[in-house]
Amino acid sequence: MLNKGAGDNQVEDIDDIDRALLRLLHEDGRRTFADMAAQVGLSTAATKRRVDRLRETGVITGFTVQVDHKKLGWAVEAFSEVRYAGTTNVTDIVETASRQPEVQAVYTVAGDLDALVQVRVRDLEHLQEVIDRLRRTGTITGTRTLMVLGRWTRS
Amino acid sequence: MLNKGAGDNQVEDIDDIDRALLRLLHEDGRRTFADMAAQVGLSTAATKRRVDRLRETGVITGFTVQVDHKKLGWAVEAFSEVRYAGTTNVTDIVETASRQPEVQAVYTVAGDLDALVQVRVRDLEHLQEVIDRLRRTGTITGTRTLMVLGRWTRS
DNA sequence: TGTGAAATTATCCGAAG
DNA sequence: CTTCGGATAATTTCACA
Repeated sequence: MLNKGAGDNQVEDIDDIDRALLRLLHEDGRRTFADMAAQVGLSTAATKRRVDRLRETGVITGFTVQVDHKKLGWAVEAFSEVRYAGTTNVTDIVETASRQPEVQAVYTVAGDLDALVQVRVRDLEHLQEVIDRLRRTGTITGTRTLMVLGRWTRS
Repeated sequence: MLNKGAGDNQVEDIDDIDRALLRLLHEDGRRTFADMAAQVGLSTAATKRRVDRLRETGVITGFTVQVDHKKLGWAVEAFSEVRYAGTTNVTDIVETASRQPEVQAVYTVAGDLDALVQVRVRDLEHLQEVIDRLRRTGTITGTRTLMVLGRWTRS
């Protein structure tokens, strides 16, 4: 469940064209192969083969849609810093937090705190409810919540 | 530059089919309209019209590729909590941090700290360099860095 | 890697509920 | 207003050079 461990070694033979394709797909994940081909100076078929290969080697893990959650009524975003009891292992941390539907991501971190939990909720009342739910999952010994006022994301 | 303010009001007329389409596109952003149509019980044309409308209303902001950065040699991910001098405004915070190429996202937050900066770097030496660079941007008064050991992301 | 052909899909139209 | 069916354009996909 946690994204770590085996199979994550670096892929060696990535060239500038591959990097250009990744950049183009980052800008628009539904770009056509013909469009990308024109920009990198390859044929459509060769471009498709490279993208297929990037998927096979695991460099590309998927494609997704970007959604403005505010427009769906989920206006509040927050990070909750969480400390767990010393006996709690990492798997349990991720499992208990990810079970909450409002939790978008769980980062286990090094240092005095154990995890950074990203949540998205409808309003402040909802945020309070989610934090209470997290704290009641048993092994949590303390939380500090950072409410997001604004965000900037690359590209 | 910072994603906040006007034009972010909730879109009212989103029904269950729209939500299903968003879920399908979240799973696979390159899914065909024919595929989605079959799953939600609409025609291809009707499905395309709904997705077009979700883009026009701003619910869908784009499509992108998901990349395993470890495979590209960017093995280390971290969050840096940043405090700024009292005179610094939000725009400056985001601008100085986002200028660093290693910075993936900047979240301005409420509370005793001002921003949470997400960075991705090649190794620990590189992490040190980025943090030093952030601290030297002038107005920063303090940082605390959380190195990511593992991550879980929804779906 | 490129070319070309075939299968699939996207896109637009008028018509209908 | 949304949907459907069909017709055309564009794209994907694959075998072979």
